[in-house]
Amino acid sequence: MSGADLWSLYRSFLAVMREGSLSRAAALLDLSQPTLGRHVEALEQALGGALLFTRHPRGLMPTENAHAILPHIEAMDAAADAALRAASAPASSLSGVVRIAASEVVGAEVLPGILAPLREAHPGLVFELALSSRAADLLRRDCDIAVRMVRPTQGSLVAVKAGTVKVALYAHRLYAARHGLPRTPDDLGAHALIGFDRADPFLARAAGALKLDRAMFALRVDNDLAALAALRAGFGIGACQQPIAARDADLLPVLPRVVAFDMEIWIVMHGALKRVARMAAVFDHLARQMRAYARGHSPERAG
Amino acid sequence: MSGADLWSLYRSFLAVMREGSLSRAAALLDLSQPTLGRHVEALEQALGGALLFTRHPRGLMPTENAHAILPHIEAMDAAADAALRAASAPASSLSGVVRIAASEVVGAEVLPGILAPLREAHPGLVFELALSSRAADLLRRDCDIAVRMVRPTQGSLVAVKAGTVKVALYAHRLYAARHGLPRTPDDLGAHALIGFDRADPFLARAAGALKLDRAMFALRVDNDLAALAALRAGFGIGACQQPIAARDADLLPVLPRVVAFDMEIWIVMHGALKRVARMAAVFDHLARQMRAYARGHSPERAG
DNA sequence: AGTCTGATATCCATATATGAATGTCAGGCG
DNA sequence: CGCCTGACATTCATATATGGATATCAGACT
Repeated sequence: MSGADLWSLYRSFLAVMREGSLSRAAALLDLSQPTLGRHVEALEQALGGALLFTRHPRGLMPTENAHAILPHIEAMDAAADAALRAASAPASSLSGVVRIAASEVVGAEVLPGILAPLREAHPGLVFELALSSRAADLLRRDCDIAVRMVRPTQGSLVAVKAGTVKVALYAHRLYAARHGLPRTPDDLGAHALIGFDRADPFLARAAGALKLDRAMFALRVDNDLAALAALRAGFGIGACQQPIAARDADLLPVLPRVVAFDMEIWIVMHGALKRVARMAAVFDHLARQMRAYARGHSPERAG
Repeated sequence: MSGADLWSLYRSFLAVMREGSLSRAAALLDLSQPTLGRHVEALEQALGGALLFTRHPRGLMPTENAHAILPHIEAMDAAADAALRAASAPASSLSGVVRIAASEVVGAEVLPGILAPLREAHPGLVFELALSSRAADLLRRDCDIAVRMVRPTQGSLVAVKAGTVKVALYAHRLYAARHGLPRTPDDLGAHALIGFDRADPFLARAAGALKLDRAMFALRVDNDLAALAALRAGFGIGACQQPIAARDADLLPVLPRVVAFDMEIWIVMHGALKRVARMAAVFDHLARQMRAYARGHSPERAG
């Protein structure tokens, strides 16, 4: 193997880390098990003889050294995927793949209506949505464009603020008919509150301001979409972005002006991607339409 | 070449982009020119037949498609380098390579005194300093640990605030003896001001607050170290971090309490690097010693 | 205890990528 | 005008990585 190309060895290493065995890694890469074994061996030698795996009858156990380089190799993988997306169509054409990261709620409730007309205008466009409750990793190139709720500070990122969206409390008309609505924040304790199991920056702020704690929530979900569904189903009182709630006449504001938080919306991408026509086009479109969304225009009517 | 490993083709592509010709790229990678030619050809085919270079009698001219994927491949390269650093010594040992990004001033005036004792204690440590006036790219893994002046927002980064440092105006005693010192901000216009040619966030703020513009600077340098040297040489009045100026009894404060800005100091690294013993050790050491620096303790006496 | 399973190591014929030498081409320069 | 230079393309013998078959091993299960 001599001084064989380290990069391809990294790729094999990553496959072995993910699959846990040479055989499965071989199947993943469409290579053979002996080849993967040789790659791992060669990599260990190229890295100064460091042991990467302890050979086990049930597979290969990664050592601490393997864990140390893994995040970097994963970053390489994400960048390689990004390169594939960038090369999915000529850079100057308005077609090809664009991967967008956003929160689950934005991805499910807002983006479809925004992206559909763009797709109609440019049928060659292919969208990938990376929806995650936690901020997706633009820095690792896991996506091309991100819809964020905090201003990015990294210098090489291009960011546009699309406006601010109010997050407030709502309840379905049916729930209000059965239980009434609170008149003061202190009344909230007597109601069925839809909360969040995980630490959400906004909800945490809200909970702190209202002196709520987890025990007071009648429904705790680690999924914003499920919480939204529960709100619409009349389960109780929950938080919702104002423009989304405004679409549904059956959702009534709860304690408006008392409980409301401003959430910034930012569209972010790597500055270098401006050279790729479709990336720039999608970025501009997102910035424009998210701005309309923030102003309260329903995305279905936009574009 | 068939479905050969894309990752090694990327590496060849990067070399060709950097060198501008197959022959020089071959020399760089210790391969032959025909091999590089085949790699480029194979990559073009693997990427759906996209043209990456126009063959020119003086070399290969990258197409727009090549420019589109280049930043991603560079990110792969940075990650590969980071992996090499991570593998430069066993993960559990306090030896091996650590790459630190910082501003030129911090790298030249502060870090040496902080790193020296750590190196004495652990002779196996090897430091790489990436000093750059613009924020170095932690997100691209161009370094392992960064000393920053803004709080990072990316979730996967570990950040510790080491305190705040005052940036204020100073002048050398000799300059003061010859020209006196201003008593009010308006007096500044009559003095030799050492300014900065580029856009510096802090200096921009300072200039705005003092109603200075570029034309008023008697010396414009795009290099903080040269500006510091000019200040020490008695050229005129310039900005300097207070703990650095305090070391030199000949540097006199100018308009203290009138012109001063607080600069935050953050130590940042990727969270995953905490697993690597030397990374965690250097991170903790930097956080501790930079905190001492921010409190005014000279790093030479620290540690 | 015996057997079965799923894993890694070993071996050798083969497919494949590689490199040295050579051919080809376009522009610079005397 | 013609040589020289530095580039890419082509060719073919060689070195090298690959894959299939096989051996081996440790634990799970009956």
